[in-house]
Amino acid sequence: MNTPRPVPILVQPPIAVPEPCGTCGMRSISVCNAIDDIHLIRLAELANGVDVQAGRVFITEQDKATDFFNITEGTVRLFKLLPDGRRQITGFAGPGHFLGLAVSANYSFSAEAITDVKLCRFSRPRMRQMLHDFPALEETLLEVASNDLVCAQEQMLLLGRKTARERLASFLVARAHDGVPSDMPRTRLHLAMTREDIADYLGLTIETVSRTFSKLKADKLIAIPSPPEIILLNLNALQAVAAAEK
Amino acid sequence: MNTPRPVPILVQPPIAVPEPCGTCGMRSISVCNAIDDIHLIRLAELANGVDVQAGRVFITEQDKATDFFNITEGTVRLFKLLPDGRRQITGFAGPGHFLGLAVSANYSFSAEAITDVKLCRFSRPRMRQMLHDFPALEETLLEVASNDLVCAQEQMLLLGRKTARERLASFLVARAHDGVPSDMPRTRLHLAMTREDIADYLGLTIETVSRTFSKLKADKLIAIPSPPEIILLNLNALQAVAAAEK
DNA sequence: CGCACACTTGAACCCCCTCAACCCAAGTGG
DNA sequence: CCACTTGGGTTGAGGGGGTTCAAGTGTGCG
Repeated sequence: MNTPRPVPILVQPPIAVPEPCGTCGMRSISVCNAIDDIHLIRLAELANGVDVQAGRVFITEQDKATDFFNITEGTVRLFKLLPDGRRQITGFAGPGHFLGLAVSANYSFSAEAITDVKLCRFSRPRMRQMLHDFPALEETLLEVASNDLVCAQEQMLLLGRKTARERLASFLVARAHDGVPSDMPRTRLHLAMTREDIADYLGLTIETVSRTFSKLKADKLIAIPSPPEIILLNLNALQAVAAAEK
Repeated sequence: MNTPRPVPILVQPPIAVPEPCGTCGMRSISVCNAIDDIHLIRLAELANGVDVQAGRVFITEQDKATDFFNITEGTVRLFKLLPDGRRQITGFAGPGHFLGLAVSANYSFSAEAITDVKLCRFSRPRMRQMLHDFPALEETLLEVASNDLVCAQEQMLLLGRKTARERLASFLVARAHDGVPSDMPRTRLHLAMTREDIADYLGLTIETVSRTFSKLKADKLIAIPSPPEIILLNLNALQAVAAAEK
């Protein structure tokens, strides 16, 4: 993890890495960081920058899984559907997030852009080759998958055993810590997702989400200047509610 | 996956692989299968056979994560607790299942033996070394983790959006397919777990589980000679209920 | 026999869902 | 400029699926 990157022998930095990877701002936080500059050239050759409009579904459950994706900009909702339209959002993915880890030949979930999204696409066969050639990349992916798994288990606890109030608190606390150093949580949130997304993520209805937000507001735990903005007035108290401490 | 194992050069089989790995009956279905015989010697050196009595907790959430485990016999429940005792079982693990993938320094869940359990223990630092030395092992672990992730997402859909009846049907269908070829599902189940375990796995109460089983029995979808035995009388219908088709 | 334990069944309740109305801000077009 | 629409959000009233509380059934085992 903190092992210093070995200096390439016989090659003088800086190395000209082709677009798009050479200038990708997300590299430092994404899986691509597992690769050093000289090998990044190969990665760049098979990466494929894609723009996705807000609202577009770019991964459809059951479709043949042809690609991996790495989000570089924007927010995405990942979800599964039941035949009658009931939806469960299994997660939100932002910059640096890696998608498409399914082992099976078909995607096991759908992905839809919430905002306009930029992402990096890799064909699966080529990605497999890369994984084979660069164990460090595979190691990073294993860490990513393990981490996703821990989050999924936490979400199972939420969906199976927490009350609506605890779910909302958990959601807000998670958003506060998302993508920032753990000792510097946000207190102002700009939620990219709608109330309906939140409901489908937390296993509730849109009305319950709205009512519970109102309750939290009445209890002075949050303020809602204008939705999608939420201010966390008492993060400690929210954390206590989220953890179901008495 | 189905790539033939390369014949070791200069070494005549059979190779004497030390206990316990050499004779481990689980090898063919476990992660250890990623390693060929000559390297299995090294794996055996750091493997550690352990017996766990039914009811014993052998992984405790929050404890320092010192080991990985590979179950070779018996059934285990994996769970998370809330401070007031609410429990969410995140999964059941049987022979061949690999435990302890958490990236963090601490376990993110607890594990408790349901039946008497035999398992194989690896210290994390040594395991890391093995992973580094044998990319094939890492690749297998990534597949395992990806697969677990898919299951976790399916379970989120269940917990967030399915009715009690749909949850029980899903559970039974999953059990029917567990550990057998996909075209040969079981119709007789010997459930190792109690009603309470099932309830905590499906996000319900024990009473709802019992009542819903009774309903399924009244509808001639299952028979219950004596609990823990369950006979699936109409697997297709159960599958339809599980998938929420109409 | 009697105790323990897992499971089942019944009755009352409640948290969240359903259905419905309403608010509000941002278009859109005459 | 204003009427109308549209989409997201809020709030209210009533109902229901699952929980809670409680009693009862079965089964193994000392």
